Amino acid sequence: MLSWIMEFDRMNSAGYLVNNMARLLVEVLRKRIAPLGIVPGQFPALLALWEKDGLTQKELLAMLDIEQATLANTLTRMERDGLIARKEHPADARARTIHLTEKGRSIRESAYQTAMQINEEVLADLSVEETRAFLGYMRRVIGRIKEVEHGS
Amino acid sequence: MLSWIMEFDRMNSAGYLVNNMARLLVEVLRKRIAPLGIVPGQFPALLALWEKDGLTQKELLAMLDIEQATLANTLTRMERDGLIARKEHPADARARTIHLTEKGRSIRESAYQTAMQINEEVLADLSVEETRAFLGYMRRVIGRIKEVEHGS
DNA sequence: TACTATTACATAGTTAGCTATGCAATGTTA
DNA sequence: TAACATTGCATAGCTAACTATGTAATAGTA
Repeated sequence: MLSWIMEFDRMNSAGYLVNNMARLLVEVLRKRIAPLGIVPGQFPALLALWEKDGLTQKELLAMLDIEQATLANTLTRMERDGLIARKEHPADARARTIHLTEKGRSIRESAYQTAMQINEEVLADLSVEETRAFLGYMRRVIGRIKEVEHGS
Repeated sequence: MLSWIMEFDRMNSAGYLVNNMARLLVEVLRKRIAPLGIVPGQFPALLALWEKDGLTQKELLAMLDIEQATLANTLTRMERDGLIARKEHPADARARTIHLTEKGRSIRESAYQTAMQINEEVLADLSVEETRAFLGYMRRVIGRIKEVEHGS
């Protein structure tokens, strides 16, 4: 019943630790990319659009790990923030193609560097070997969760 | 420029991986605890209240890793859901003490077991040694992020 | 004792995730 | 070709995190 018992408990729960780590990381990212005029939720979409511009929402969605409705809302905010523009699709009136604006294109390098820098800083206490193992564990656990999710 | 290059990239970003893992885990937890009438955000507060009931919001806050406003909103939803009741503090009219209802108390064991079960399942592919290392890495990285956050 | 500062908590407004559902355009088929 | 099914995207409504700010009540002090 001493308080360190609970502390111990949380510190040994993968669920607690990963949640805590994710929240801390996203706040670090938020602060560092604020000067670029973007927020963390826009990062994955930007990464994809920097790779290939002019995609439809559906094509973009296939490159990301979020739900369609989440992407639709994120794109609306990105349009509001002047990062992208949506044009009518030449062949399908339901669809719209998504294009980076000059602003969206221009921040590519700094955004990319910022993200790399954060990854580097937060992993600074781990050796190269430990980092490799850590990332590997996360990939394995993610794979396992996806199995668990759909009844393995 | 081939698509596996981007894939490779994301799969080697600690930030991406931890965010993805956290989201997947919270959705598994959400599904599993839904029958108990609780949601993931209520879990940390419940764990703390099961340890010690009748705390003030401030005392509860000190046991958790969220902001005060987040807790206040979570407590409001917990009250709405019949998990807790708030009573006037005997000595301080600003404060209120937080008490588990019978419902809040009764789900303790099943909630605890569910969380333990999920942790076990998602770590099933890792050996005892690997699990120990994985949790250790997360604790070290979390410590590092907290340093990074406040300068240093 | 009357100001002033601090404290405890609540509220407002934003991001970002989710599911469920709506709607218009396109495709399919009887 | 008219009816129905599917598709692409948007919207509604929820949780849960954040910061900033408001509002009483309490505490401290000139």
